[in-house]
Amino acid sequence: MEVKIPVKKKAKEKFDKIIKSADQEFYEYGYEKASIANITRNADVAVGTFYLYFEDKLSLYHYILFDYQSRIKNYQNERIVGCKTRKEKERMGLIAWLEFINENPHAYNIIWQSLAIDKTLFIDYYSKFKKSYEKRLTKDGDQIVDVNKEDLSLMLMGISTFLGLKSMLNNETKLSQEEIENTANSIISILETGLFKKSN
Amino acid sequence: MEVKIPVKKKAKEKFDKIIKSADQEFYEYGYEKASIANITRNADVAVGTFYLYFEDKLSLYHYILFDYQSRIKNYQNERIVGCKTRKEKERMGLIAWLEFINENPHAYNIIWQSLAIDKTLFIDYYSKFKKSYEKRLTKDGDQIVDVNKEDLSLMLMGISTFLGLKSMLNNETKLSQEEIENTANSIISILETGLFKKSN
DNA sequence: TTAAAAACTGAATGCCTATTCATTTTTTTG
DNA sequence: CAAAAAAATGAATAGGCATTCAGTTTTTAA
Repeated sequence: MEVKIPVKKKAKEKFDKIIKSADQEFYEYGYEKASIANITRNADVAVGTFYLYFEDKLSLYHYILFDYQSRIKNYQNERIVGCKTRKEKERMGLIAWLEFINENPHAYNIIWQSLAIDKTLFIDYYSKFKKSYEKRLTKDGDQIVDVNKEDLSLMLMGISTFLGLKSMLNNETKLSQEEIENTANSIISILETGLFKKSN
Repeated sequence: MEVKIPVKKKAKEKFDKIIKSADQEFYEYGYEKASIANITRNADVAVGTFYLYFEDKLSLYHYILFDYQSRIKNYQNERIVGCKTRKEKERMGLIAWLEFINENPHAYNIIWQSLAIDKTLFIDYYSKFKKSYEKRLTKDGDQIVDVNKEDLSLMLMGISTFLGLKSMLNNETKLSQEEIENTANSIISILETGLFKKSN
């Protein structure tokens, strides 16, 4: 999985164009049907240039996948800064995720393809998220009920992930900022006071 | 997407062997790299026989995908029968899902591939689940707090789906029945009394 | 039993693409 | 400026597989 990110300005621009073109190609055709010839053509670069930067097609995918992960983490961290309580962090984390998906509608496609391309990539991707979530929940352990942190991490990741599907399931209509916040507020309110009416 | 399911006993056996072999092949190599030659060889059937039953490779995948969906729905319905309250239905639904995944570890692989193969399949698959969930939550609306049913469906689907990943993320170790029930109980307890300690 | 219909077979066809590397172009260095 | 080094090019190679269909085998029905 070798990737040589060029430092020179001109070369870095080519590299970035390849990444952008590949993101589109993987989204549109899927990893296996995506062709290097197409990717390079749309990036205005020769096929051979691609192999200066990437060992092979899989390295390119690997780079893009974990670039999504780091961009997601960075974006969430930026948004969470300043949140005092775990509750507020969960709310902002969810909002940040929904915003990110709004701006990066290819994300699900790229990320979930990993399961078919190479399951170890998929496992690696989600294990990292889970581990980091577990750590943060443990740190705020005094603010939440006593529950298995692994189960809780998976639960919260699942909630975000599936709410992020809403736009895709509704003809790719982008969510408004208001919808995003309403959704997050609903979810947090359920996590706060429960889902079931007390009479039951 | 034409599929001719044979009725004659012998032919039905061949059909079933093709499905079983294809499930393994799609799991192991992914849809695009899966080869009809391999699938038929492992099913002890000639390549041409495959095309008696299936219009093409995509029809085969389509059949398998929605066969998973119907098996999942059937299994959950069987397990939920007899549950009186929405709370108990949610608990049993989650247990049923985790049991199903324990017995069908290929499921995530097959289902999530749809996003790369043909996004409309993915959307169709999850829209059906969501719609049916929304309907049932609406029916039991008097037992749950007032909240957008679409968001709630997605939330609950996300919870199940991601808890079902636990075994995959832990080296494919099967969950014991006890773990399954403990997990379900933890989740229901959070949905019942909330996640955050009341002092916050 | 036998002729027609149905089921099955697998070699051959046609088409697609990742990667290499000899050559050319651009940049750097003294 | 000239020569060496680095970067970029894209045609050619080697290898892949879904689908078809002419021929064979099995089943059905009279």
